[in-house]
Amino acid sequence: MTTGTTGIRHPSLIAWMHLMRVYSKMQHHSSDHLDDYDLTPAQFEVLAHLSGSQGISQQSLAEKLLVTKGNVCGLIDRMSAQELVERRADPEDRRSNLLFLTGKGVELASAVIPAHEQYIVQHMEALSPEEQRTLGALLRDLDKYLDHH
Amino acid sequence: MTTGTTGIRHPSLIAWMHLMRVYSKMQHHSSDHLDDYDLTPAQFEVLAHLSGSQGISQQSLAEKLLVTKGNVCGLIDRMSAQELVERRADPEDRRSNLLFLTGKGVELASAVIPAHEQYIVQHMEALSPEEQRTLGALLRDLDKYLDHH
DNA sequence: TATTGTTATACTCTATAACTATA
DNA sequence: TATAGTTATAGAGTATAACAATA
Repeated sequence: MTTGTTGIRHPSLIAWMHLMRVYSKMQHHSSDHLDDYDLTPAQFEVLAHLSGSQGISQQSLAEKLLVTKGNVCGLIDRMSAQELVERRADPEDRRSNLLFLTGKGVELASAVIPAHEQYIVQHMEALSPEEQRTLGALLRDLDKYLDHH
Repeated sequence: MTTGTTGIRHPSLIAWMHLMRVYSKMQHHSSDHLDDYDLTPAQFEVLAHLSGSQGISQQSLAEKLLVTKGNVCGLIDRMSAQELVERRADPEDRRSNLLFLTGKGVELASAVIPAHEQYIVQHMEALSPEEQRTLGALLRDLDKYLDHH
């Protein structure tokens, strides 16, 4: 972004610049935090997604994470080596694996997710609850819009 | 995020979830766009930062990009191999390099940055100019807050 | 034919840490 | 001593593309 000395910029560029910075700073700090649990941000996302919907396929997870199925394969390889996740055969489609958290995975998720949420809540305290709702609503609209554009 | 079946969530968690999604989707699409110019997102950021302030040191660039000086060194290695950027000795501190765009770098920046900005403006059209300003103001406040927390 | 998952390949980004040269 | 940059190492994440098994 940073168009240098340009005085006037489109409001959307300003919004995007700050969005990128907020994202980077939050990810940066939060990845320190995830280090305590030996999780990378991508692995945390897997944990969080599976926590919400166990038994999905690798393909389905790939779509949610916006990465390829090849990536998910490697990600699950690493996480199942750590015994956080397991693949189970899908009785209805023998091509497919269904993904589940192990006991250890559930335990880790139940520790790291609340801690992570608390971390986010704390860092968003710069904004009032009302502002947080406004921000959420604007970003939700943008999020939905980006699905068709 | 995705706390699964939980009904009530803190407004900041909703905002953060959508912020992550918006960021991911925008980056994903925009990285296709940058591919046309043979640029990675990180390289684009270098181009954009140098466009705004030529003659900064590698250390200073590292701080702006929120990465280590070792990363910047490799990044500049790759970009100077492509003749987009050059290192010049700092006459006032012989430890330091000052970074400049080459003619080719300036040319590329002057093509890719406006195209990229146009891309962002288009994708933010989901929101009215007024909403974009509101979003920008909220994210700016959050951005500043995160510098001290 | 199309889809799920796997594998092979390659590259970028990233961090850490030790090193050199300057300050 | 401290700082700027370099280098070596290592690992994760990512994409692409070809492949096998199954639908």
